[in-house]
Amino acid sequence: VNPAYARIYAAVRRVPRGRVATYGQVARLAGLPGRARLVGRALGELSEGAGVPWHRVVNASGGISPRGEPVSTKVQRRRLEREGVRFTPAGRVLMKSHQWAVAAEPGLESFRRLG
DNA sequence: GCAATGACGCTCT
DNA sequence: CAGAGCGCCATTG
Repeated sequence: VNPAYARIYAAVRRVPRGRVATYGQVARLAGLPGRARLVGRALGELSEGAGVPWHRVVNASGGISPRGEPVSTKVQRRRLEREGVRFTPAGRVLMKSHQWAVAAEPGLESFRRLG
């Protein structure tokens, strides 16, 4: 359908279990900077059996973006908690400790210092 | 073609 | 921390 979707799904699949990424973060990783909305749309077109961990994507403030079926936001939260993700009393993910820090390949620099 | 509508984000009040 | 404003863009009517 939309070739960009494939890139988006690929990016989401990279998010490790127990960590979360923001829509904007995913967009950038997919090579589509500034198109966070497109990420949301892409996830919406997704089907359960696609093997894409859509629940690991939250908005920039760590909240679970509301959508048509209110129940889906509950499902998302439950799945995240099952992976060990903690929430603030306000119902937002503790981004400081769970946001996925893209493992920007350490690079030889940092290894050189260790040895 | 134009206007409205979003699983969004960043800046500035 | 909550809003408002504005940017972004594929879809839909």
